[in-house]
Amino acid sequence: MTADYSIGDLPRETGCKVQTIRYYEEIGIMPSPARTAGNQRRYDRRHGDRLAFIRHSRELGFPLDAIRELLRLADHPEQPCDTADSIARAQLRHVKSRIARLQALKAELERMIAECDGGQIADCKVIEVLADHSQCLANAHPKA
Amino acid sequence: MTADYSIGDLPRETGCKVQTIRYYEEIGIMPSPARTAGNQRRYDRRHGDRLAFIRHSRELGFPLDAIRELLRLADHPEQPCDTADSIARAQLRHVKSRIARLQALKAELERMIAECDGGQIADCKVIEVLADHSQCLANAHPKA
DNA sequence: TGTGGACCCTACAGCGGCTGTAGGTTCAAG
DNA sequence: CTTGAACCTACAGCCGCTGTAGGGTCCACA
Repeated sequence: MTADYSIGDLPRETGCKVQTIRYYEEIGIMPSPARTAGNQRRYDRRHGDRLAFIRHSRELGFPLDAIRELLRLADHPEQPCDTADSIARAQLRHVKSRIARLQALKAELERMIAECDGGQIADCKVIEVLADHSQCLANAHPKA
Repeated sequence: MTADYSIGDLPRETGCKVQTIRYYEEIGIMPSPARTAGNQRRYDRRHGDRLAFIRHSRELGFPLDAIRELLRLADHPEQPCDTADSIARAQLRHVKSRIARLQALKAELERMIAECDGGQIADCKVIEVLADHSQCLANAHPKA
């Protein structure tokens, strides 16, 4: 049925490593495929599709638990898509908050670097600011 | 000399956990402090300063290896600050590239969510886009 | 049909940066 | 002197892989 891929054939489409595929099987987000008489894995096209789904989701930053849920949903096309939607929205919120935090860090780093005029460590703003948080913009980089 | 803090006193200033301080000592970025007769750690003010430096650097996203180097530099104030500068610049480049990547992800997630009109999974754009990378903007989220 | 080498197998350790747990000891207030 | 909070070490676990060791299998070509 369909084709017959070895584990080494799948990465050629999706760019992920062989060990990663075995890892995905181990944690149960890729199904255990058929085996040859010599115990080697043999996949078909649907395995490739599933792996592509997983890799794409990872590229968008979804954690494996969320992907597990998204795959479960993808397997039940007749159900409502609220859950898929809310997983994606949660991921979007997460991405937005990371961007906000990184932009604060960027501002602080730029200020630090701009104020350093390249003399000795003793006068170096980079070291000085790191040593003294109170020189930072208020709440520029909250602990969280 | 100076004061005499227990390990539990340090976190009150810096907000980091007791185990984390012990971990920093284990990996050699915090010095081994004196011990009481009963083998408990006793710190002085300089330990607190050093921990604050480390925590602040972590908040700015510096990896521990970079912090190790920054601390070494901070201990030699007569030397030129080129290295400190270039570590900070490298960190800035790193932060910028993470921002760029996250902004691409954000755009893709927003598009995905906007196109989903809340029906069945079968028609759900979130699931569909995840299953088919070619529906993404070109190079929207490169593998790296 | 034999053989060589590319591929595959399992099991487990390691990455970064902590965090949590178990099981025991010490300190200091009352 | 007693209590209980804080301390100690040692080690496992988190995420998402990646790498290594020490084997076994597959298949194209001679």
